[in-house]
Amino acid sequence: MEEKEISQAVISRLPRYFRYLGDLKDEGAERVSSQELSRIMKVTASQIRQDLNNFGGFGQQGYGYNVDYLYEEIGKILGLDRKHHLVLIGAGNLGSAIANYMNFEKRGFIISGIFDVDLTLCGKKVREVEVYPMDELEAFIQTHDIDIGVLTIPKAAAVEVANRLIDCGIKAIWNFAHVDLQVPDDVLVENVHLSDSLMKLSYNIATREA
Amino acid sequence: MEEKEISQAVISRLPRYFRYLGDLKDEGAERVSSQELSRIMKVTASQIRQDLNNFGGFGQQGYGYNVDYLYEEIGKILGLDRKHHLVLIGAGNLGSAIANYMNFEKRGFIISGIFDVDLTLCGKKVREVEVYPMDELEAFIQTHDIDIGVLTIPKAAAVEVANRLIDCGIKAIWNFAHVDLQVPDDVLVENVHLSDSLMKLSYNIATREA
DNA sequence: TAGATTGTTAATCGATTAACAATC
DNA sequence: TAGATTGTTAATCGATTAACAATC
Repeated sequence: MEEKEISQAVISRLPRYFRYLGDLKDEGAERVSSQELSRIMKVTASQIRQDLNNFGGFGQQGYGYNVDYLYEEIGKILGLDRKHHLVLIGAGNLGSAIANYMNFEKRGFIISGIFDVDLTLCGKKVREVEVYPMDELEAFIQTHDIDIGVLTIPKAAAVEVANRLIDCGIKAIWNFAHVDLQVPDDVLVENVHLSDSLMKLSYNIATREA
Repeated sequence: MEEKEISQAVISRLPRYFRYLGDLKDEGAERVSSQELSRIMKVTASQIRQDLNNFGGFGQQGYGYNVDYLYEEIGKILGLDRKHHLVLIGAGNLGSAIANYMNFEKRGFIISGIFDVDLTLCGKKVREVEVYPMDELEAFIQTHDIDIGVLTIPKAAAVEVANRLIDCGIKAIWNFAHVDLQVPDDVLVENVHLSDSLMKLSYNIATREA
């Protein structure tokens, strides 16, 4: 599937294409041209065609792209055609928000277990998912075929838990802590740094006013 | 402050510089060279110097950068030297997570009020902040000098509420809903699309395995 | 003064846009 | 066939890296 290396710039646009194609699908659209998509998404038609052609020719000259087919294919490229099993570390508000968000499950991201240092939470459930004590983390991961660890805990704890995850062989971490994790080459980290995002907004406010 | 236009690529690196400088400050470091920072942050020294020089010469030849001073200056560039007043729309888990995260307040982001459609929540408090019914939104914004509206509600509601915010003159929206808001030119939007982030991770998992 | 390190210019690299031949 | 629109090559633009003179 990957002859040449695809740039992260392209990859970060794929979920957005996927989202718009999903909308078109819901509206019952059968086909869409790069020009039409360009207008809706406010990116150049040229970029859309270039981006898609990194992965193969999904369109047809004189016709455009079949919405259902392209949606399906981008889904596959994004790995949404297979199930992912996650553990969530941190049963606070942020962790609960993620556990309660049903759409992740719809896309194949299944939260298998939640872990928290607070023993009074253990045994309780967030939606359908049980909360376990931290010392059961390693055993759980090894017996439940876990792909992704989600860190919704403060930064000091995140560094420590990340190391535990790495030690028991986890290959991907979705990190919400405000820290850059140091991980081996074969471990993937995707960061969601909320405060960075808010600061960007703040910068743009300050700049616009000047 | 802004002679030439600064690219968003540069801006999105500023919070990360700020974070590392904060750490250095906490460790008691007095000075840092671009080379040293380069090693810690894993970006080129050249990029650090280029980025900083967009905003002025903060360093000194033969010495490097004074940590306290540079931290302070980047804070100012990011607009962290002034207070921002926010309203949060959506008192669910995600909204509560943000309301409970004390560090935003430490950086001058003050949550003045929380709004929710669920009337049973109204009158209650999340940390120190009261939850109000949706029909008080406009009046509240106009009487409390609100800069930023934070949308932690589902996508259909987000579009509608965004329009209400725009109509009563809000100039910045921090959007957590999985939708691209259509706003006038003078309204800033910063998106946090969690599912896009998770899909990127999923792509990278699928690709690494191939 | 000698050494270190910035600020900044020039070179390179990569990503975006434009153009158009291929083709449905 | 004529019109539309892709896939793809070439041109442009912008961002990153390298190099080095200025200077602390």
